[in-house]
Amino acid sequence: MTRTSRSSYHHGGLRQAVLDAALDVIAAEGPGALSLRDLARRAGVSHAAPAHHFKDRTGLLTALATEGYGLLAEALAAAPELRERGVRYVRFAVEHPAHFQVMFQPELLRADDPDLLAAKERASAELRAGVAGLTEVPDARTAGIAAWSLAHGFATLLLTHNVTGALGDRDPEEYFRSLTGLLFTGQLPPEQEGKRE
Amino acid sequence: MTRTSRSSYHHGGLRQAVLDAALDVIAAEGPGALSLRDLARRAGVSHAAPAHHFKDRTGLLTALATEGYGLLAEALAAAPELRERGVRYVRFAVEHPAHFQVMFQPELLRADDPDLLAAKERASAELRAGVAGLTEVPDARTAGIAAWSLAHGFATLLLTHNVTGALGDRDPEEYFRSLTGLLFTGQLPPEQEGKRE
DNA sequence: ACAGAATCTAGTCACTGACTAGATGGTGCT
DNA sequence: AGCACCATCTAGTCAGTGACTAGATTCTGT
Repeated sequence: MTRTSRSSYHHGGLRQAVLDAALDVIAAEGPGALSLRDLARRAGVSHAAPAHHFKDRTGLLTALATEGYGLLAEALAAAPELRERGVRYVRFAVEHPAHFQVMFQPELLRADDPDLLAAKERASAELRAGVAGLTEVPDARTAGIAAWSLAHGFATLLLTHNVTGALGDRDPEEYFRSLTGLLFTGQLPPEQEGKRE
Repeated sequence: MTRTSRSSYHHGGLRQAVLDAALDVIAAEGPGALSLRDLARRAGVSHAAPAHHFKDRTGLLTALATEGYGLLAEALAAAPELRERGVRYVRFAVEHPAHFQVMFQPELLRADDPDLLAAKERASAELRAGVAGLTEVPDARTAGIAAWSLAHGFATLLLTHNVTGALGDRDPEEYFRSLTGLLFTGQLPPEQEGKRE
């Protein structure tokens, strides 16, 4: 614990402590079970302390989503090509289920928050970059939506326990790789490299 | 209003009235904004009346999800082949966003509710039936997960306003049809109408 | 007609989010 | 060194909520 056992009036890292505790609660019981008072209790501060960092419940969730988009952008940035980007997307959802959940429930968030928008845009740029080099497909934009839909759908079904049966004991990422093999398959002559936009 | 203006002690159709009101609230503000007391107010009954139909909040949401799976099974049953089943899936999400949302948030539901499980199984069977006739693909099970992921992902991104830009003013269903063209591509004989079993 | 079941009312409890005023202590300015 | 500022935190309050209880009213089958 990095708890600074100082005078104990100022907590020191309350903001991050509350965010981290929130992740645990959400991963275990969903965003609906979030209670600012409970989080305050866990951090050992009074019930109104978190309000200074996140104005209200929505503010807390918006901060979480912002953090999530940042992590996603970071995860995607390192990937070399489209399929690997998809795999990273799925991995992100598996490793950060609470972030993922909150990011895609807009009614929980302050949609016009500037930090949120900026982080979202960074992640979005990474997604677009993934299909930029795609030449085997007529319309890159549509192909991007298809790839995103496939990855997002699989990730969502995974987190909601809707594919555990089909998965067996296989690794989700590996399974997803086999799914990507069914997208854009054998459609155009594979050597068509010429771009025409 | 089908309100039977009888003695006004018994509401008559309280169960369905509460379910319908809940759909409005969820579609507008998400499941988190649901309040049994508010629903009771809307129906003009005391704050504890809904508890007799749905034991608690979770019970209400479970009933909604059950209704949703029933509607989905119904919608899918009529579709002739896989691509059309996907389109119906997306259409279901667009036409019943509240149901769709609740169905895929397991932490809101009583997962072991027998009615829910039965309805889910009926919808699941329809999904499986969609890929049963797929012979152009090596592993029908995996192909089914791919198709489901694509449809589910697109539907989710649609409802969370993440593809409105790419969509422009095109009809979502029509756009989704073009996405399906990228899965298992170029291998479906367009006139394959032959049914088996 | 009547008994029992289903449906609804009314009251209560602990808990929550949002809000307020004020205490505390660190920071930078002079 | 002194001092004013300000972010952080405490403490108290309010209306609204879910869950629970006991009891009233109406419907149903016999």
